[in-house]
Amino acid sequence: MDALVTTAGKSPAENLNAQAKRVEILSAMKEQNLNDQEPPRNGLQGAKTLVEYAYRCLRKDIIDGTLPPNSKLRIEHIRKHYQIGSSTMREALSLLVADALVTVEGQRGFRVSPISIEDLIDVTRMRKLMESMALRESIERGDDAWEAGIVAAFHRLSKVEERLVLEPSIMVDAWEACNAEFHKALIAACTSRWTLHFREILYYQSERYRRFSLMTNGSRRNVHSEHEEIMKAALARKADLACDLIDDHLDRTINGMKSILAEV
Amino acid sequence: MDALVTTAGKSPAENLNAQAKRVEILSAMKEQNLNDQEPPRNGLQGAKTLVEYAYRCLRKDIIDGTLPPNSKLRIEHIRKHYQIGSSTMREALSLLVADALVTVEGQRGFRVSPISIEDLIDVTRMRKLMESMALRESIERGDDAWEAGIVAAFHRLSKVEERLVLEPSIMVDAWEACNAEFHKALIAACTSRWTLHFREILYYQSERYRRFSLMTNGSRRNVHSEHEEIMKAALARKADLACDLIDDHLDRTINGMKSILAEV
DNA sequence: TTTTTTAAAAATCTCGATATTTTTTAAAAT
DNA sequence: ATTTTAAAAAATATCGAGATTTTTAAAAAA
Repeated sequence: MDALVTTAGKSPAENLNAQAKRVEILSAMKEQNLNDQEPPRNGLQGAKTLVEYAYRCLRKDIIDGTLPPNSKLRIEHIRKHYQIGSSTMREALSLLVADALVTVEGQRGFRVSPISIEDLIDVTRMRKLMESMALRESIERGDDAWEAGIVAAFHRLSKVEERLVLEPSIMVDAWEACNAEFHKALIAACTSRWTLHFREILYYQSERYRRFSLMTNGSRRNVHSEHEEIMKAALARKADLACDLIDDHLDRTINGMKSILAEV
Repeated sequence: MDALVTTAGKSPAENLNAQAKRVEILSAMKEQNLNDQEPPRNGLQGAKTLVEYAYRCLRKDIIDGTLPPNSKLRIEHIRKHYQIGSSTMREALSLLVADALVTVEGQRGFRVSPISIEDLIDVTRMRKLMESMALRESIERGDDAWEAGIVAAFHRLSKVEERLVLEPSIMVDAWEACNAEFHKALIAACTSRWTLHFREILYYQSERYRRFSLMTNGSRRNVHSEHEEIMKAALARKADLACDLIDDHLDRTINGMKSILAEV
């Protein structure tokens, strides 16, 4: 399989089984998503189209750094890698503009959004605002199911953290998924669509920075106790305390990144 | 020439008087727009691609109500109206998802985002936050050029407001443009990209609600003095006062809309 | 050498045809 | 009469070729 990011090197098109392969991938995804508990985005249930499939692949590859910041996204190149048509790929890229993970300039194509320390600070400041607002409302409105969701997510996260110590590189993806679920569970009772919408966008942005810094700096502080404290404060309905803890949590998460990015 | 908005697929249950009135005005606007039949791709403010052209046309038509909330956006239909290919149209629609003016559901196509009183309240609350943050930072950092920009924008807005009294229907577009420029000038010195990004999205949302309510309720309170007060406070670097005034200004702007939307 | 011009290469952008899915309509069955 | 099934129609989704623009490279001019 050819690399996703290369300056040259084109493989001859083997379109014979292309369609069959696509169908295979799609049906596999559908089944997988049927068992999935989480609607991916906008209340959509499962990836029903190739656009959606390409959108998710691209988002994953941008966030985990496979597609580096500011790199050019040449349609012809990546469309062959993902085995889809050019129009379909363009549509997926256009959707990623919504998440500010991709930028587009007329007649000059698409690029992975750049990263910078200024942007990291801006993202974090805004995210603290959104997370606090969402958490505060959740604490006010959350019912028993909300509490149960938090406890369950925390438990899953804790389990993964145990295994993370043993096999760090393998478990990173799983930890990120559980971490996302835990933070989502905390604010699950918030009813403000715009707060949640902006929060989600910023969460993806933060995750990209976090994973970028993890590539060079493998050290991981003990976030377990921080999560536990946040959970306890939320379940005890101490809104002010919980929001302060979330703020500190997000600040600490980026502090390590600042020094790394400063070198770049 | 066929109409831009087909009536097919409309549920018969919603036959309130207010609704009928709006629909009547809507179709009037619609005909007016379609009778134009201008060569569609002329003086389009520097759009470098057809995608960008279609994106702007669609955004305008959604905001000014030509394309009503929740209406289906059938690719084959609208692509012929705008005279572009289907893939190009899909890409433009995908970009509009970024602005939350269009929603997309797999295998079921695109729709104009719905409106509701709950969403209006949510939009306004969030927009007050973004406008206040941006204005406060602008007041701290703004230089002479920033001040000059505000004064100039206010002057242009005032001139248009004079003519607005004489010929309301014709000048609505011009007033909206000047109003947007004035509010943009106020926050021009803000450096936070994310604040500005979210603010812009929410501004378009607000404009859609504003124009929707103006179709039935032509009465326009005197916003001139409100704008003047905001300007004076900003130029005097009274951040707290200016933010309070902006908050009140945005609150007043939506109060009229609430009663109208409540009927629907 | 440095800049300008020109031609070739590569990439983006656009289109309409075709495949797939959903929706509608009609017929058949309970 | 209501529900099921099946065929037809309509709409969405996908593709790859061709048109347009940008980028690269080389040649010509300063």
